[in-house]
Amino acid sequence: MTEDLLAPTRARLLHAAQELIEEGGYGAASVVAIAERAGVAAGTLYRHFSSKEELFVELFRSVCDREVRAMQSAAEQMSPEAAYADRLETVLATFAERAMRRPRLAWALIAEPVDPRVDAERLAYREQYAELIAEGVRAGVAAGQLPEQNAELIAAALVGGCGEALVGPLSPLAGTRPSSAEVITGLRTFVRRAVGAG
Amino acid sequence: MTEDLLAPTRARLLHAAQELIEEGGYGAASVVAIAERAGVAAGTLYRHFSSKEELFVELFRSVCDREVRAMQSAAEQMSPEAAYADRLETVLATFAERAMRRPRLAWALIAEPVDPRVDAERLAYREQYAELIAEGVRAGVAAGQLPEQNAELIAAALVGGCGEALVGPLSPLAGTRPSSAEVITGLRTFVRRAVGAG
DNA sequence: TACGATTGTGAATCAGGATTCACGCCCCCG
DNA sequence: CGGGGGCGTGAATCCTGATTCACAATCGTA
Repeated sequence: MTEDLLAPTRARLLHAAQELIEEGGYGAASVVAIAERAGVAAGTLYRHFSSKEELFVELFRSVCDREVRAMQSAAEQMSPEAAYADRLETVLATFAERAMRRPRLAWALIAEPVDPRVDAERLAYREQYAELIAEGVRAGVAAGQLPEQNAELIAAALVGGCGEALVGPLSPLAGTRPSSAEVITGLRTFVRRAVGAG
Repeated sequence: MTEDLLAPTRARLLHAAQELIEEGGYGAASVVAIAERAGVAAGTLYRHFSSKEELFVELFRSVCDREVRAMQSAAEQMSPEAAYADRLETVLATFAERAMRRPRLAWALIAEPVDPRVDAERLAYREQYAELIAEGVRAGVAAGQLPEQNAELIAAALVGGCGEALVGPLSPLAGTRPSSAEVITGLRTFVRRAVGAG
């Protein structure tokens, strides 16, 4: 109903918040900054969201959904007889590529602490990420393509490992920045080996 | 000089801060809370540190130094002819065991965002952690014990992977908590495989 | 013992950021 | 054309937490 009329400003606020988080994390996304970037006054935010937290939760959900969908569809587009190691490689490479394109945002989604309500969302999505990968690992083990292993643990380690390799040493404006391709290649090897597919 | 007389309260403040961070992260370590736990008034903190930030930096340094030393000495205590994969396994197992004993603290040291000045410290120590591991990987490759690989990337992924596997799925009071031994075992396998030592 | 330095106190002050609110504007329905 | 409702404004207000400061208490030393 009113949703359509609401959309423009509402959407602009969400978009502004995402941009700010991408640039400087949650800390940079103050109500005033968000409103300013969206071209409205601070008070306007409260016409569309009951609180800043609510805005964050909504943003969080939409971004995470998009990521999970991207990883899933990457896996689904592979040939049905692709080896499980290849599937896992692809899923995590998708994760990594997308995270790398938006390292600060990725960090905010995966790890950066926030208000408890937003954090609760994170927990749910983190499980989705890890579950997606754990499933692949279990399937690979069941099919005899991968050695026996603690699938949940490995899945967490893979998500964390890729995340750290991406946002950790790279995000601060430290020394030589490896190219994206180089990192992705390295991570593919990492994933393949970590699941025992040499 | 005065250092000796200063020590008691100063040390108590540092200790209190560490405890609070261990329990609830930086957020829980407010000046009032730290002072209260140390059994002094808030203002007293400023007799010993020029700011809260300074206290954090000092705490950060001392804890990180201890960790790095523990990992190093674990490696040094191994027989000189131990395989590099075993060395890496040991170093990371040490890291993991210690992190697991204090997951919240580990998280605070490795990843939790803080004021820029403290964050600068983190950067330095993070490099020490990763460098320690990268060195081992490079040595293993040079000795022909490990396959060719991007040592820095793998080191970061290992630190991140172990960190996530430890604090990520475990710290929130989620479902079934795997035992510490189980996690360490899983991580040893993970490390060994990730560096290509089957 | 008197004095200055060092510590400790905790209420007051400050600062940054979220939230509210009294006030216009405009559009749509009657 | 008049009135109500949704939208936007931005200064005022509130909250939370760091920092200051005027005032003891204590201790070492002259």
